[in-house]
Amino acid sequence: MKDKDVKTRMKRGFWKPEEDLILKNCVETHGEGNWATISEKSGLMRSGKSCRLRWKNYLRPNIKRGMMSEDEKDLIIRLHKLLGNRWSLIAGRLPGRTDNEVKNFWNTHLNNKRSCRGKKKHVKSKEANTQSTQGKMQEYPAETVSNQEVATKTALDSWIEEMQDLLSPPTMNNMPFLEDEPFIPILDDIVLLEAFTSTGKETWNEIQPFL
DNA sequence: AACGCTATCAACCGCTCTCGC
DNA sequence: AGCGAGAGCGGTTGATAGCGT
Repeated sequence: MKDKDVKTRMKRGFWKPEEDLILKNCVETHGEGNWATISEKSGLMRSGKSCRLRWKNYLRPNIKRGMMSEDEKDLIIRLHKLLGNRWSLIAGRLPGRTDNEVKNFWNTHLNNKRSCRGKKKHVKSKEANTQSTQGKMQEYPAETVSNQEVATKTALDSWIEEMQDLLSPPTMNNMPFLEDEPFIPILDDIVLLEAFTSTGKETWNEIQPFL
């Protein structure tokens, strides 16, 4: 059968609870990753891609749903500053959050380009609202931030600054590939950093000797 | 109440990457 | 080394809930 035929026969659109249940059972039986097999054996008439997406974003254990906390928002903003649109990497630093969720959150809450989408004309009272939401990306209005949050942000700010310094040491200036992929060499360092901070080493001076 | 518009988010599409042959 | 298949990723679309007029 031609690929096109297979494609057109595949079911699309929103998943029903019973489909979720079937998919969950199939993943338990065949293992996560064998999406072609799961697609075929489940009888759901869903593509492997569709099964994978549904599992990864909604059915996987330990998925966290609902509103992003202030800390999560803050982390997304800062990691985006560091990593760009590397949604899977950013999501990897947010336990229970998926790349799709992070991406959607960024596009709807934090990305000011998003507001230009569509055929907009009428910009009325909602504009102020929209702009205040977009403003989160740029700054933190003092009146909405507690002392504890300020302390956290300050610590994160210095962490980010330290990481950014790492991106441009003089010895790296002659490495052209870093202009396109400036973060790759330090991704493992980020992982290490998280490991250290989880064991109580929280300041840059404590961590730096190990890097 | 009805309509129009916006915001949100689940899902799809197409491209790239990885791996086995 | 080259090719094909499958998996993964980021960008985009489309449905719809909710709000304002």
